[in-house]
Amino acid sequence: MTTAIWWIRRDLRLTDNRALQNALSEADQVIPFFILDSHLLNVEAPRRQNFLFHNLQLLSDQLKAKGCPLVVRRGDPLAELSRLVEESGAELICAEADYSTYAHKRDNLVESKLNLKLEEGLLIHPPWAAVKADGSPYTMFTPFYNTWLALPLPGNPLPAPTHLKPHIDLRSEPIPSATETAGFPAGEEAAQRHLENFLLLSLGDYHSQRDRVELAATSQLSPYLRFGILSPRYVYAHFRPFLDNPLTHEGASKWLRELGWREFYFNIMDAFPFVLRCAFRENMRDIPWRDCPQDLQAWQSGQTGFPLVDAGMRQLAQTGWMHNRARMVSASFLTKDLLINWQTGEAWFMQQLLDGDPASNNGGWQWTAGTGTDAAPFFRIFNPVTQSRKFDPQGSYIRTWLPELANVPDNFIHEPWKMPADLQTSLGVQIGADYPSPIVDHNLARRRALAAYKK
DNA sequence: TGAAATGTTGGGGCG
DNA sequence: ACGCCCCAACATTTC
Repeated sequence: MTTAIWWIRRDLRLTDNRALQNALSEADQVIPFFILDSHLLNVEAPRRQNFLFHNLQLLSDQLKAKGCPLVVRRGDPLAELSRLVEESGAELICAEADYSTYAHKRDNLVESKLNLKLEEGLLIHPPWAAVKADGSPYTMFTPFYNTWLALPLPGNPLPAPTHLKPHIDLRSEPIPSATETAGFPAGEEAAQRHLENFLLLSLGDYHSQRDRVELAATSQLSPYLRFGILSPRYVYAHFRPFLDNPLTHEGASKWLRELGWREFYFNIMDAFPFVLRCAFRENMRDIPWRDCPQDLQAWQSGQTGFPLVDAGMRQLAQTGWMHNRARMVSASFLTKDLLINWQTGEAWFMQQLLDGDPASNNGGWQWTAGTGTDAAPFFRIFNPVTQSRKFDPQGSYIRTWLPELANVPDNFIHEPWKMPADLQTSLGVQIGADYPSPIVDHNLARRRALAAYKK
């Protein structure tokens, strides 16, 4: 009788789980194991912990129904794994590879003491699969993407195992209680339905609608990918027919690029882990950022006076998710208009985002700030009003998240400070009281940013 | 996966 | 009829 531990980290699923599959094929019995890692419990945002616990609870229910209960322990990974190995006599630990600095350190340490076998699954193709001819990593997206696209397909996703053998009775900690997350129902099944809905309803128009902040035209899969409720290979397999269908090809190929960006940033983080600490570009490490707590506070709380920025920031604070276009606009606003260090924004997003992932979040911020790989040039400064007109033409996104502007007519919704005083009075909205006046003059702020970056 | 500044063109008003 | 000005509308360059 041989025993393997399936060490669950960010692969909270039974479908297409190679770590689980490997454990099942290598051993007679498998112990599903989750460690409430003290380090991660300290650094992970409460919102993500809640989502994690909720999904973990559902996974635990699934496992219990299969007669193979989840074992949960709290503490240091190496210590808890060693203890469980001793208690169960397990010969092997199977887990899914992860690529952050912390994950590498943790797994290397465990590997040096115990028999740990890592399987790929967090990405369609692991880091270093798409590299230049000389074996070095790409730092530009487009050539990376072309190589990545040409890699042999990863094969069909694995089905969820139908049968799991019960294991010996082991002590288990309760999973911390969790609440529902609006818009993102927990559990593998809900995630799979979420994917199907996107593919059937929105993918065909994705290319033309994805920037419209008021629509649900994006996949909103990020929280599920973040915790491995869905594997990207599973997503790809279900997505593939839509790529081949001429009716949905245009939207599908645009969307695949986004999946490509996710993989690109994992590659970048793995090859250049210092990006998590400083700018990728050496000549962009000494920008004279402003230290202005009031402006930062206004940005964080959605009180900058620029409706699209504020709507995005309030959507983030209230729901843990923000439309990608709004992320770009609000990030551009922080780094360019307020000239506040992108790392401050990166940290705030990590604190708020349900899908917060160091690789993608860092990549996105460095892209916006112009400090990263294949970044937007520093002089590309979004005009928050122009962006608003373009991507929320009726102002309905703004009105959803800024109820104080709900009655502002269309022609003023993007720049409410231009409303004449008598109109403000008749609407019962005073700009400067009920909703802030703009905290910067965009035109001046733009010049200031250009000057600062030029140095 | 910008936007502003600057340059060019062409039609219409008008002396 | 002609030149001049104005100014959209579009194109290019610059940040």
